[in-house]
Amino acid sequence: MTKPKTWTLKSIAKELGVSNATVSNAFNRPDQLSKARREEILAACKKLGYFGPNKAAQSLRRGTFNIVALVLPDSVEYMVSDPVASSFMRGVSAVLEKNGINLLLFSGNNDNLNSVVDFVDGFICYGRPRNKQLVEQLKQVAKHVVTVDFNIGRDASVNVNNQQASFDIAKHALQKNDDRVAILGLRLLDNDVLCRVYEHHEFEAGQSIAHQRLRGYHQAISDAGITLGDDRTWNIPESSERFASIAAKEALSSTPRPNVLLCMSDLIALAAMREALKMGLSIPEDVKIVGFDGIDEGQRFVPKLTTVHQNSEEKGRIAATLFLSKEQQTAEIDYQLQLGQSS
Amino acid sequence: MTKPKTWTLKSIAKELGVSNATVSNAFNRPDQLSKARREEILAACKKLGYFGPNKAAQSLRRGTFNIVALVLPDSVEYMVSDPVASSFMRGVSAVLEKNGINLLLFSGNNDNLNSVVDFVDGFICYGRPRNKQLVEQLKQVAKHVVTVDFNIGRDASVNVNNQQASFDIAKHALQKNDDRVAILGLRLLDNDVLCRVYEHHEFEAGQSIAHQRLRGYHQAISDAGITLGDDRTWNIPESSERFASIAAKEALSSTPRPNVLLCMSDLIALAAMREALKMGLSIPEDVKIVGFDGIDEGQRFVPKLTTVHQNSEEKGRIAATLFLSKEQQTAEIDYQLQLGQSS
DNA sequence: ACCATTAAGTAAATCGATTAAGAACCTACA
DNA sequence: TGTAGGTTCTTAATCGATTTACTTAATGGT
Repeated sequence: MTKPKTWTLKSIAKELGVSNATVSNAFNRPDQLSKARREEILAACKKLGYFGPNKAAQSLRRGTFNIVALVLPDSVEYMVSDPVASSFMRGVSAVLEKNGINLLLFSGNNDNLNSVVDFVDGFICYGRPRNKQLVEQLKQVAKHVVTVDFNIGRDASVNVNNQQASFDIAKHALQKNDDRVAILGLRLLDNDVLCRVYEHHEFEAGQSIAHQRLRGYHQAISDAGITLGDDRTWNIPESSERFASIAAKEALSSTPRPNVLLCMSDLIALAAMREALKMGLSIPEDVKIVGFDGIDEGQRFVPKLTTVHQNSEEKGRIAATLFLSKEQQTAEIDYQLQLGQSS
Repeated sequence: MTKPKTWTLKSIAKELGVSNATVSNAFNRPDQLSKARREEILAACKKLGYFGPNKAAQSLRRGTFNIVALVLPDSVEYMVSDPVASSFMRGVSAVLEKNGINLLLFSGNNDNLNSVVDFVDGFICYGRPRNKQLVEQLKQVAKHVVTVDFNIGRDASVNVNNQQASFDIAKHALQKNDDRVAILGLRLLDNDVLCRVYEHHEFEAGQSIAHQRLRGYHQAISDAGITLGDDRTWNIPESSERFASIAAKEALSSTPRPNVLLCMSDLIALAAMREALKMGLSIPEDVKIVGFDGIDEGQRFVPKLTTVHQNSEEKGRIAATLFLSKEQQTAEIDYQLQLGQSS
């Protein structure tokens, strides 16, 4: 005579003639009841079709959820389109999956952490989210948070030395005393518009990876004794091939035509190479192009891309591991220059 | 004199000298109290730092969560590596994001829906999950479910006519009365091993997309008056370039050397083309190769890939929309043959 | 002046669990 | 035989909210 359609701890307990606590203990604390009782209860539950305590209720009571939210820099769409971000996610998910923890995707466009804070054990935040309010909220309301590629002075963080890496790669590209440099940047401005950037001085304190990389470039450029023109930097608001191509085309047909292109991502660098070839320029004779990230496609491209390789998947694994350990520390990830034929 | 570190509805109510219900109503049912009271309460909450009702508790009470689980065919890793799956996810997330609903990633390797059923409003299941138990559980315990690329006879589903599409593309490839066909399949067997497949008859009833596509191929092959050899089909257990390359190499160096390669995905077809070129074969003169999916890279490759194009992003959007509408129906998605130079 | 509505707010049950404290019983040792 | 200790199980408070049914006061029509 199975009573309810959907069983609860309470109804099961009543059906079996034992107390709530005993059923709960049967599932959670085997030491609290006799082995015989326990097995009897478990068997009965299985037979009746009760699959164990409701997780939502359990979580409310316990305050733990087995869910971590991955805060993305932008929309979910962006995340799965970008090979670097995808690798990172692969690393994160591998570790979490192994630990039986679920992953909730949280768009960096959201303007309120509120809809998820109460549902998760914490946050892994990949890059500075597009919506700045999120940063403040993370600081204030997150139970636990690991930030990647930027820092909010809380819990743990994972970083690559972007400034040093950019310096290194730019230095490599500028070896031969070239004098016409252009920079194809990431999201340097908040205006969502593909445009040139003029007020360089404003970025010397910026904390996003775009700003960090820009500082590295600037340093290398100035070390090489070159003066960077006022209109030689492009702001590319989102990491898409479309935007990258437009910016590359613009840069390559601007005057004076640059013969060194410092690109803040491989996606951009590849688009730039395609455009350059399409314009009949030869690489690196007419224009040297360097990227950042080290994605597979860059190594397959002809000519092979010169870039900074960072192991994003490893970064993801470290971030997740750090999250689970609840340790409070900052991990710095290695990078390597990958020298191709594009510079 | 702010009392607790972290406010609850109850403590806020006490602090303000009103009842629980009134505070709750202030947030959820404006019509239940005077405008003045409401604004007063909301302002006080803001000042005290109470950001609104705890979502976990709210969900427990209401039974709704604003979270949908995306059940993946395999690990999360696989999902972000596969361009087709990524597009699908892009479509899903775009629609959900617009509706303020969060996405929980659920690996198809999990053996228990249990850890999430109580946390989500339902499931979008992309392809038959690797772990078959999940299918049974979906049928039984899911509040709501939309399946994609397969069917469990519940709620809604989104499908492409894989069999017809495969028939069409195979027919195109076999136009010239070729006689040496090989098939590079997806996951046809459950053994997780890259191997040849012998017992073809077993698949005539299979419901996964791999089986559906195989039926299409078989039909076209038999229509062309060709007899498919007993060892001409490869089982590729996961959609990775590594496996695809190995299988392609094996197929292309098998006797008799096939001059038509029917590949169940573009990823496989591209790997096959690379291997063929590496072996000094010319495409399509020595071997015709066709794929399935219509990913961008296939159109950039030289020679351009001949394939079946399906709009995965659209598929994702439809699946999500169907989920939200709670309608009970089956949507069939269009496909188009994309004729390149590879066949 | 009377009764019927409507508006504003509250008390208490409820969602489905966990867990501290304690009751009842049994064992065993001096 | 008395009591200390150990098992086994139950009672009841609690997590943080929503919502039905109800009280009280104010309004309005005749």
